[in-house]
Amino acid sequence: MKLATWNVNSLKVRLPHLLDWLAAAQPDVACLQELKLEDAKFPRTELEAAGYHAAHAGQKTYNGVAILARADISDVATGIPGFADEQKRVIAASVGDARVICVYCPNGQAVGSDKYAYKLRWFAALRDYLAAELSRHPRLALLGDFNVAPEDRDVHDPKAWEGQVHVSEPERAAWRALLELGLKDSFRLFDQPEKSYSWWDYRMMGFRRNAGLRIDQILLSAPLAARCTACTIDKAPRKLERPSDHTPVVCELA
DNA sequence: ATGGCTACGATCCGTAGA
Repeated sequence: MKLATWNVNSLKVRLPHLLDWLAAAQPDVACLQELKLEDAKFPRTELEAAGYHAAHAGQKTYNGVAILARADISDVATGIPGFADEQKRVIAASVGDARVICVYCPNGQAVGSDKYAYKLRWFAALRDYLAAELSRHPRLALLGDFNVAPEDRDVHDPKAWEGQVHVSEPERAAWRALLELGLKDSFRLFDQPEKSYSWWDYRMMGFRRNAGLRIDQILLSAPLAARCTACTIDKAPRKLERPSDHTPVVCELA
């Protein structure tokens, strides 16, 4: 079973890239972030024609998440229970024997800003939600754009980024708190090329210079981590005309 | 040089992303 996550940065603009990529990569489950469209405008017909069921939580202009799956999707839940939030950042669903949770974690804008405080509150709420979900669903996969580069090796220029949003110690601690629930960063279960990133700035020829961050991740509970045989970053979609600034991350489960 | 792109919804610029 192949699981993927991709921040598409506008599903409307990226639909052709997404359809091409689904056909080429053939994931069984694909978690999408930053749909930037209302549910009424979700391209259900096109995705069904491509062989995917979908559960989605969208909003106009900002945020928006979806889970696509070849198999049936059940027990869909949106948001974080008990955490009131207008922003559509979380959707969970059961696919086969796994619980899949797709997240678009807050950006945080700048350390010390209101959005940064929201980001840390949001991560704390996510942690509590996951603790409860893990007790009900031992086979759990958490996929998404975490907007945190967990270690300096996930940052193209750690010195330039030191203390900045996405790498600050409170954000990294919030990210590590998810691992402390027993989740594994599937990418780090395997030897990986140095300077592996999942996002590159549109400006300054970020992709060509490989000036990126590894902020998109697939975290697996222990039973799923034990079945994981590979985790890779697929840079192909980032090379296309008018790409998303993120590229897909894919893991394979036996 | 503290910018530099892209998407969006509003107009012909501001907000947001990371």
